[in-house]
Amino acid sequence: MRSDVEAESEVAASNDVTELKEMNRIVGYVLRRAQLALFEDFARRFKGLDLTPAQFSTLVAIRENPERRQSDIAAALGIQRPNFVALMDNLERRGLAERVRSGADRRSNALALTLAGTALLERAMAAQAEQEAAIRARIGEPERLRLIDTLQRLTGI
Amino acid sequence: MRSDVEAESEVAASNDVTELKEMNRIVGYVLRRAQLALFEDFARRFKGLDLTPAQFSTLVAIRENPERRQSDIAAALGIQRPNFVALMDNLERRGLAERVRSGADRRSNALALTLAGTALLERAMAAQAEQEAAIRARIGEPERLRLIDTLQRLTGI
DNA sequence: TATTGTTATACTCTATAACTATA
DNA sequence: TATAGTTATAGAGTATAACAATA
Repeated sequence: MRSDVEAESEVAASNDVTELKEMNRIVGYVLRRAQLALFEDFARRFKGLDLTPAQFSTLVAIRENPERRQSDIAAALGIQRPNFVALMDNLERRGLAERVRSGADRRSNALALTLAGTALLERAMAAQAEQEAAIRARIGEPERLRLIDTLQRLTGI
Repeated sequence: MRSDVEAESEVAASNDVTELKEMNRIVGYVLRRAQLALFEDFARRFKGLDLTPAQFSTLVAIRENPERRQSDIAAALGIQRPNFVALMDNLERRGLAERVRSGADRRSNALALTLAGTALLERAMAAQAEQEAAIRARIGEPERLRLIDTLQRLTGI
């Protein structure tokens, strides 16, 4: 025999709460919601650093690939070349990164971090490490590594 | 002793390819790239149906929560009320969903699918099932279920 | 006085065409 | 003729303030 609690929760499910059971079985939807949550968390943590995810990833990519061409960095990050111009303008205006006309091919810019850019990136990496730690606390390190691996396999879809 | 191939690939790694090893250790970045890949895949599969992810999720949510208020559906999907108006205008203009002034509270709209909306959603669910199948083929069903679970835990960050 | 749906608006992100300077 | 960086621009998505109708 069914308890009153069960009957009540059934009524609640069908009358009070807006259910999204179907959408929550779809990887694309759940992935989108998780991504938005992580971006909001990122925004909170990076408030004082004044860096967007795109700006942060650009600094990281430049440090890991010093002297590489502007187009190559943009392409690696999946940013359209035209849209990357304003982003670099901003980083350069703030003295975080610089464009140097390449001697070999004077059409291209070799990108590099400034000392200030390196210093800010140091603080940004620390803030990012805190997000990773929060994720680790929530799902555990093995699951965090597994998640990264699974998502990378999914990216080739 | 190192082979020529190993030496060559090392040179390539440090000189030819733009590396993103650091970013690829960050959950937020990998998640973002996977999300974009899935949205592109969605766009390909839904080309003929002319439904964006937001429109698709709206149809699904209305079917699962018939007669619910417009604001409740929007809130459940994480869409701002003002932005939901144009989305519903579009679905209504195409005869897929309808707004009915509620008798109980005449400020609110009760949303429902039309027959055409139900029929289109049928086809859309089939297209979506194909994406899930593609994901399943790529990472396996246990990992797909585990991914959904992990992402949902991450969403509460 | 508060809430639902709506309008207006602004801001960010993203995509494409076309220019310039170099090659 | 092609490429790197740039400009201009348009479209989508998203966020906030304020209004009319209703509670």
